[in-house]
Order: sequence, then structure tokens, then C-alpha cells
Amino acid sequence: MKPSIPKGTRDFSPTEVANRTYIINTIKTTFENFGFQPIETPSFENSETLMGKYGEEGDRLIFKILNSGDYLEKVTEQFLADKNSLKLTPQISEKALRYDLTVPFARYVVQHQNDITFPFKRYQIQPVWRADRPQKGRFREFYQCDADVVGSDSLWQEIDFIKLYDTVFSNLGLKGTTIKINNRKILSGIVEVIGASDKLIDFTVALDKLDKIGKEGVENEMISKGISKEAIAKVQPLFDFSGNNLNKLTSLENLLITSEEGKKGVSELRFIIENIQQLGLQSADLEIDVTLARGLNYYTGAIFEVAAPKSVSMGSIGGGGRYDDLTGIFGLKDVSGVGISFGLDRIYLVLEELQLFEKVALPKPTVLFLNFGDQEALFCMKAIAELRKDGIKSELYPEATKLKKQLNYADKREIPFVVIVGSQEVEKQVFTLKNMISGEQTSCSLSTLFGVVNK
RNA sequence: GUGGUUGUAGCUCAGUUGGUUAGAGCGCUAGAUUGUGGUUCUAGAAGUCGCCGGUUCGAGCCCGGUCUUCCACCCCA
Repeated sequence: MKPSIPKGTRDFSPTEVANRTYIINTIKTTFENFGFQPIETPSFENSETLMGKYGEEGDRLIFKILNSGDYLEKVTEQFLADKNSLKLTPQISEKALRYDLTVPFARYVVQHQNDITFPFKRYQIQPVWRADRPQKGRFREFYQCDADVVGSDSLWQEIDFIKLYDTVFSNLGLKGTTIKINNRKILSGIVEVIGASDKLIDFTVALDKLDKIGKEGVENEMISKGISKEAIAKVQPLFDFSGNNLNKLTSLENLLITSEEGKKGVSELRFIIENIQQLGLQSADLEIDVTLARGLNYYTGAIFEVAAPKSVSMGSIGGGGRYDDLTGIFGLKDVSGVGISFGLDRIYLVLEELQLFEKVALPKPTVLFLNFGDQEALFCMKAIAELRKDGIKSELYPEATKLKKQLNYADKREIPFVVIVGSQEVEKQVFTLKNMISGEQTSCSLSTLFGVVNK
């Protein structure tokens, strides 16, 4: 059998793990700096917790876990004969791998509501799974790094999340990201103004493609979804929406003058934009993007998405938003939440492409003791124990093979110091220390050895 | 889920209109050098040509299926 791993999954080499750890630690440190606390949830949930939360497409992409034991035992002949996967699945699968971290978090909040002090600020860095077809920057197993606040509907949270995005990317040395922001209420307002409130999703999904298929393409898609030409004519300003954020706010205010909800959305957006202007951002740009229509299944206010620097071709590296009623699904009403997510795997690809990983050093020993036989090895192990006590990474070459091979190993692993202890050294109780970079070699005592390698 | 693309040694890749024993570089192992790596030289090992089936006297090459890779759509981090 040829060994292989499932489609869309990956193995990580020591270098890759070091790089990933560096990103995770940067994000983690920044999260904690902003006052978030970590939680973890199981990698799989009860199916009913996840199903129906991400729309029809989402349900299809959730990995279902087959029941244990004879999972067909209780299924009636009728269900098997019908061959209806949608109806059969709940009977043979009661658990599913988590699809994101937001819904499990909402479940967590409701389940532990009595132990939580609100507003509750949590972060969570764990893998999620989607039965998607892999592509560039798209995997079936990948990590999300989420920070959310529940129990506060203050817009200062949104402002703080924008600062959080900016801080993380600055700390990673990733300049030129764009934080795009929109508001669900603005989208609702627009469809209300054009009299197509029942077509919110179709309208926004089409509008979202403006970048990709252009104005005509969007109009055609809207028409094909049953939105009238008159309605489309009313939102012409959206198609050539330009200028700075304040200009955009003004034209949105004019467009949405007859919609209470729309006006509310614009004023929320204005509050955020104006305060961010006062506070300033280090490396990211904040940009109003009315075509942004992610996560409409639960976002109710702000919607965020982060685009990588323009020189890199990569989908969004982060997303988030405000959800007023996510916990409502699990029975806890009137708790507003807002949060953002970082896509670790995509950030990795972006940093790699921009060569921002140089600083990350692989863990490796500082000193390698060569092995000349059991007697010499014992002598070395005593010294190694002393070195390790002082935090100097050291190891013994496990086998007494020829020196060429042992030195070659040190060379390959880029170990800076090698200690050679043969019978002569044991007899004199000294160490021959070799600097692998200069090739220099000296005979010395253990304390001298300490001094040299500890620099 | 739809359409396309890819797969040959551990790695990166050659392989002509289908024709004898499928090659190269790097890496690996051994030796030149029995206590000295990086450079050099010599030799060697290593492949069910993704898998299954078909066409053919003959398939790495053609056809079908399947898995995998990457890409676009859908959707998304």
C-alpha cells in the first residue's frame, strides 16, 4: 500500500511547524493583549448544533461522522429504498466535525451562561473541517483563529476589532492589508429601497461579484434572479461607488434616506469610520465595501473581511461581523456578539510568498557529542546532563559509527558545535570542542566548554 | 456539486509517430580517508511509469473508469 493522506489535508515539516507556531503565537499574544481569554471546544459536535447554521451550501460542506456500531440496524427498508441522502443522513450520523468556531462558541456561551461574566471576550485557535474541493489557499482541514465578544452591543467593540486586525498584521510584519467593512443593515436598506426585500440574498450575492464579472454581469444575474430593471436602476450609484470612506457614507445616506434600517446601518458605519480615523491604523487600510456580503446567515450588523496585500493573489485572510441573535438559536435571547477570524493557513501562504519568515529559527541542538563507544558515551552523557541543566540544547549521536557519518549529521542539521570524546579524552578527562563553522578545534575542560557554547 | 488540469527513482524533472534492457540532476549508500564534516573523484542501490480495466503482435505514450494535484465556477478562511 502506498501511504497517502486525504485530499485537502497536509503534513507539516519541522520548518513549517516552526513558522506556523510563530504566527499562532503572534496572534495569541495580541489576543491576550486585547483582553481575550482562550477556550477550546471539541473537534466534533452533535449534528443538530451545526446543521442549518451555514445555509444549504454549508450543510453540504459539513463532514458527517457515521454512527458507531451497526449504523444501519435501525434504519427502515423504506429509507434505504428511497435513496434520499438528505433524509437518511440524520439516521446514520448524529455527529459532525466542526465547520467553524463561531457556532460552537455560541453553543458554549448558552451552555455555560451561568459561569460566564458578560461581556465575555474569548479567543479560540483550532482546526475546522470543510468537505470543499481544495484549491489555492483552500483546504479541507485548516485553522481558524477567532476572537469574539458576546454580551455587548457597543460599537466600540467593532472599533477594537479593527484595531486588533491591524495590530496582528503589523506584528507579523504584513503591510498593506485591506480591512473591508460593510453593514448588513445597509444591504437590507438597499433592497428595501428598491422594493426587493425578499431578494436580499440573491441581490447581495450578485452584488458581491461586481469585482469579478463587472456591472453588466451583476445586472444580468440580478435580472435572472427576478429583480426588476427599475429596481436595479435605483441603485446605480452602487455600481460606480468610489471616493474615500466619507464620500461613500454621504452617498449611502442619500441613497437610503427612505429606509430607517438603512440609515441606522450608515450611522453605525460612520461611527466606526470616524473613530478609527481618530485612532489611526499602523499598517492596514480600512475601506467601506458595500459589495461585501459574507456570512449573511447570521451577521446582522457590521461585516468584515480582510484582503491580503494587492501584490499577492489570495482569497480573504480574515472575516467577521456582528451577530445579534446567534445564541438565540440555542435558547439565549438578546445577547449580541461580534467577532473576527484569522485564516492561519492563508496568512502562512501570504507570509511565505512575501518572504517574511526569515526570522523563524528551527529548534536544534547547539552541541552534538560524537559517539566512540559505550564507555565514551557514558562520559559524554554526564556532560550532556550538565549542559541541559543550564538550558544548552545538546545530544549524543546514538551510534558509534564512523566519524565521517557523525560529522555529516552535525553538518546537515547545522549544529554549530561538536564535542569529540575518544579514549584519549576520557583518560585525560577533557573534551575536544570543534566549531563547525570555522573548523577550529580545541581541547578544554567542561567549564571552558560551557563558556564557549553558551555565548 | 460543475468544468478543466496533473501524476515517471526519496526530490525536481526528461522520455520523439506506440517498438528491445525507462534516463538525468540532486539526494542516499560504499570507497579514496580505521579520530574529523562542508569540496572533489570512483562505484553502487533504488521505478508494479498513481491505481483498475480496455485497444494492440507490442502501452510510460492511445481509450474508459477511479484516486490524487493544481486551477476556474459555486462557496469560503
